[in-house]
Parts: sequence; C-alpha cells; structure tokens
Amino acid sequence: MTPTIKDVARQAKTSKSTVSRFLNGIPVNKKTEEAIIKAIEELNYHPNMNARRLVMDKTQEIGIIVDDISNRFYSPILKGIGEVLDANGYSAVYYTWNKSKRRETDFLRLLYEEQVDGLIYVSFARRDQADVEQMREAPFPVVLFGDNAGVDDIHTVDVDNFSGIVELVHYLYRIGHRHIAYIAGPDDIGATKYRSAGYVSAMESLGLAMNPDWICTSDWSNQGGYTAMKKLLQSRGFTAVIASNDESALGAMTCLQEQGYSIPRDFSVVGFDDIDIAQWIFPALTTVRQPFEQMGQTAAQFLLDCIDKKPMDSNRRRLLKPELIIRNSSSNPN
Amino acid sequence: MTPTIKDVARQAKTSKSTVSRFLNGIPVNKKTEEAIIKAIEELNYHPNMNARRLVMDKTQEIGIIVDDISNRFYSPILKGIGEVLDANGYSAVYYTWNKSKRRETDFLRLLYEEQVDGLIYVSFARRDQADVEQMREAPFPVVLFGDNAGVDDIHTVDVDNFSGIVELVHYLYRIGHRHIAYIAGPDDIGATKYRSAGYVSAMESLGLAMNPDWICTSDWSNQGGYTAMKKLLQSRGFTAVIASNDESALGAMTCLQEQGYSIPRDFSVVGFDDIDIAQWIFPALTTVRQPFEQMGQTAAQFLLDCIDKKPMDSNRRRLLKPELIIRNSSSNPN
DNA sequence: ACATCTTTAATGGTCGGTGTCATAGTTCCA
DNA sequence: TGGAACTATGACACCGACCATTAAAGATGT
Repeated sequence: MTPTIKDVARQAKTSKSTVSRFLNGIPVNKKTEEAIIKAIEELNYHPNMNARRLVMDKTQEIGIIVDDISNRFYSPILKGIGEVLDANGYSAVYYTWNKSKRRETDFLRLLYEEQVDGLIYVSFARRDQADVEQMREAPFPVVLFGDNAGVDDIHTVDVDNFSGIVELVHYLYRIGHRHIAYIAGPDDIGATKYRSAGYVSAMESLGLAMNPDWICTSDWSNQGGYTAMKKLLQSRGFTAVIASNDESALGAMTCLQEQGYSIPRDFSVVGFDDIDIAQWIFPALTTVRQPFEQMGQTAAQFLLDCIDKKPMDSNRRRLLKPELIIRNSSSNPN
Repeated sequence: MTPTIKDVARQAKTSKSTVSRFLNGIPVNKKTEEAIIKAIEELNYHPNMNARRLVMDKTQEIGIIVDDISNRFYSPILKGIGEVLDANGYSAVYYTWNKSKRRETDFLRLLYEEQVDGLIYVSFARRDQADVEQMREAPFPVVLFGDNAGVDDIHTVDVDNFSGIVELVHYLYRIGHRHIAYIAGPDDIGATKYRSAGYVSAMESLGLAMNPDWICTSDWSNQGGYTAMKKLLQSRGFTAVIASNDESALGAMTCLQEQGYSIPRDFSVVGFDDIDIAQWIFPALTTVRQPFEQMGQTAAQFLLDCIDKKPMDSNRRRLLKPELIIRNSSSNPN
C-alpha cells in the first residue's frame, strides 16, 4: 500500500493538517518539520495528485490535442509548449488523432473529465467552424494554431504567412528575378490563403507579370511538388519557383534534377517552413523559417495568461514573424 | 459551478448511487435511465476523473517520458503508443526534457504523484545504470526503448540493430562491393554497439578485409557524417560507405557531392533508420527502415500486458526486425 | 393471503488530500 | 500578574466519485 499523508503524520507524531501545511510551504515548528522530512524520507511518500486536484479548483494540468503527431512540425511546437508549461509547474495530457474517426469533440469530452485548466489544439489542417465553436464554449480557455476559421473570439497563434512569402518575392526580385512561378498549397488550409495572397500582393506591388501558367497547386507533399513542377515545365520563361512549403520544394527540385536541370543555375527554387533537412539537401534550400518552438512557447504563455486572467491585450491572435534563410538553391538568373 | 453526480441525481429524481451505476454500465430501470440521460444532457455533466481515480485503484493513465521531443524518431513512436493506449481506454501524461538539468528521477517523482499505472521511457540516448535501477523500483511497470544498460529484469523494446547492418553488408556484397567503409555512431549509445558488431560480424563472415582507415566515427549528426566522410576520403580504395544512421549518410553525401563525386557512380552510400526525407533527397537513400510506429505499439502493448499481469513470455526484451529499403544511392561498383 | 425470492433504490462510509476553526501554548506589555 | 495578541496545532467537514450494506418494492410460488 502506498503511504498517505496520514501515515506520514503518524510516523512524525503530528497531525495530517500540519503535514499538509508543511507540504504547501507554510512554516511549521522546526522540530516537527525535521520529523516530517524524516518520515517522508522513510516512507518514500509522494502526495496523491488526484486527491489534491479533487479539492482544489485548479488541476495545474493542461490538455493538448494533436491531430497528427507524425507531422514533423509538431515536435518543436510541442517542445516549446513543454518548456513553458514545465517552467510554470503545469503538466500536460496529450490526445492524438488515431485512424478511427474520432472527432475533436470526443477529445474535448475527455478533457472535461480530466478537469484541465486549459487546452492547446495543435493542428494546421482544415478547420471546421462548428468544431471551433465547440472549443470556444469549453469551460476552460483554448488556444489554437493557424486559422481561426472565422470565429473571432478564440485565441490563435500563427506565423505571419503573408509577409513570409512577400519576403521571398522581394528577395528574388532583389537578386534579379523578374519571372517567378508559384506552387500554391491545398485550398482548404488557412495558411494557403495568406501565402497565396502574399505572392499576389508582392508581385503586383513590384509590377511583375503573373502568368497563370506559372501558378500551380500542390497538396504540400513531396509528390505534390514533383507533379506541380512537371506541369510548370510545360510552359517556359520563368527563372525562379516559389514553393509554398519545403516538402513541395523538395519534390520540385527532384523533378528538375531528374530532367537534367541544375539548381540554381537553370532555376532558383525556394521554399517555406525551413524543415530540418532543408540545409542538408543538395543544393541547400533557401526558405523562410517558421519559428515553431517559439510558436509553442507563445501558445503556452498565451494560455497561461488566459488561465490567470491576466489583463490581456485585446488581441486574440498572435502572429510571429518568419525569417528568410538564404542558402544555395537560389542565385542570380543568367 | 460544474455539475456533479448529485446534481444529475436530483434532476433525474433518483439517487447518486443509481446514477453511478448507470455510468458504470450496470443496467437500471428503463424510465430512470431515460431521466438520467436527459439530466446529463441538460446539465452538460461530465464525470470528474480525479474523484473517480481517487477511489479506484487504477488511474487508466500511463506516463511517458521523452528525452528530446525534437528528435524526429519520436513522432512515429509516440503515434504508435498513442494508438494502442487509446484503443485500450488509457490516456497519457507526457514529460519532456527541458534545457535545465532535470533528471529522470524528477520525472519519476511526478509520475508517482500522478499515480500512473505504468511508464514508457522514450529515449535512445546514453543510459545511466543508476537511473534504470530507479525505474525498476517504481511501484508500476516500466518499458523503455533501446538498451537495458545491463539491468536485466526491466522491459525493453528495440530494433534489431545487429541484423540491420548485417543485411546492408550482405546487400552491398550481393551487388558486387568488396571494399566497404563504415561510419560508426557515438560510443555511449547502446545501438552503436550492436550496429558496429553487425558490421564486423558480416564483413568477417563474408571474408572481406576491414581496413582501419575505412572506419570512422560520427556523432550521428549531419555535420558528423560530413566530417567523417572528409576523413574517409583521405584514404582510397573503398567503393561503398555504410553510415550507421541516415543523418550521417546525408552529411556524407553532401561532402561527396561537394567534392564533385557522383552517387552512386563513384560511391554507393547507404544509411540506417529510413528517416522520412530519405526518399526525397537526390539520389534517394538506400537504407534500413526502423519500424518506429510498430515499436511504439509494441511498447504500449507490452506495458499494458504488464499492468494486467498477463501470463507473459519470460522474454523481457522485444526486438523488432528492420527492413532493407533499396533506392538509388547504391549500385554496382564500376 | 402470506412467505420467499429478486430486482431496484437509498444511505453512509471511503479514497487522500485541503482548509476552516477552535484550542492550547507562548509572548508581550501594562 | 493578568489579560490581550499571536502562533502553532489538531479535529473535522469537505471535494466527487464508488461501493457495500441496508431498505423497499415488485414478482413468484403455494
């Protein structure tokens, strides 16, 4: 039988209230303190969190729902979240998508039961407005990543997709490119909207022509980028390709290399995300870095602020600036 | 105030024991059942897990300690674990390493407090025997990955590193290579031991010479593989390089390509792990696939078996077979 | 109709903590 | 020295669920 606070009290010849007081940092008599410490040591006592949480109003626990943990972006995000939670004495319960058709709402139910103090929903996938509404109605604060699906009084953290692509276009323009193709992302993801808008806006503001044949859609997979590149190559005249994510960029590069083109001599290729192997492919990929770890930290801090009902800036959406990373897959056009 | 079982009972004009019985699947009167369902619906009632766990001996919760969540291997492992836990009605509490010098034992303490039913320790890093002993003494079963650090009555799940490398050597031999260099991993990791032993054993059994200049050590990073390759190139005569992990293989390939060599024409390069981008680099990497997701599933099932005290096979170590994946970075030598 | 058996409902104790409150013990100053 | 003020302490109710025990109601048999 695992020892309880009562056992400690008996062993230290005092009452459980005194032990409880000691455990919570309220000063007690020097001699009893020593006796308590000794008893805890001897019995290898550990307080029962479930009992504590039952009587306190806060659980010091937050829920995290991840829609697909094999997505490589999620690791640094979870790391960032973990750091902040840990530093603030919170722990996390995770729920991960599984193949079966469980829905967000199922997980929400579990989190209700868990009595968590808050929820971070980690997903960049298509977002259903009804699900987001559900989350807004939860009895605890919720922070989610990416788009807010039109629900405006929910807290979101996102990278500034728009300005990331704008930076890429400006950079390519600066080094001499005037004919820039674009591989867009899947329509149903929020980030696609912002990134494509960034492309259009930057091209227009620089007075560059946008040939419709130079714009293609990918599903953001390697294969998608490969296929899109193949289609782009049916028309000619462009000197650079912006892929709206790194995986597509990799696929596009593979396609070009298979056709015997050299990068960046024949085409400059740039991506978006800065996935970890971007610097280790050949040639190393010029891209825009998403500050994933920082995004995780921001989300966690955001949530903790909500839980503590800190006087918050009215802004419910926190956008983090991406960073242009120049490598060898881009250069002056000939 | 969140509703309790008592509120449901009052609303449904019955007693809390009846509601409890209904919640636990014990049949009750048809009419009261309907009243209870209606009351639960109306009040939006969710049972309080903390209260339930306090009185039951099992928490239906298992702890997961991850030493570095940014390691890309961990995603599929965690996914596999999650699937099995979820299918069995368990949830998970995660603790992740942070920069500060927290130790395993700190997390163990937290899990004691959490009253978890078991622990999965996800780490392939150097393992301290004392820490492993600590885990063995925990009041709940523990499963860990990789090496058992010499503690033989603890449960471990690992890939068969030895036979993975043996397969690579045999494959290279089969397609004609007789002079095979090897980039070993860091000494203090268990897998290195088995992989290097596999190389030596296979080379010997095939009667192939092992030139000491053809064996080099990397820290398993991209940079480490790059540096190791540079050193290997100081001597000549080999036609193939086995890197003991994919990241090293990538670094080695970058090094060769920078020096103007063509892969696989000049050198065949093969790796170990099958990280997700292995098929999207150019040329696509021949490697040995670790069944990470399956390893996660195995670990979780293993743990659940221990918790249920299922009549277990006496084997405390479960080894999963890796799979040879042949791609374009390897071919016949000229 | 009465006794027996079975199903359903109500009561109260319990888990391991927290927090309130009254009391006993100590200190302080008039 | 006596009363006020203050501390440290232990007794006890309580959080919200489960469950064993008891009580009541309904079904069955002779």
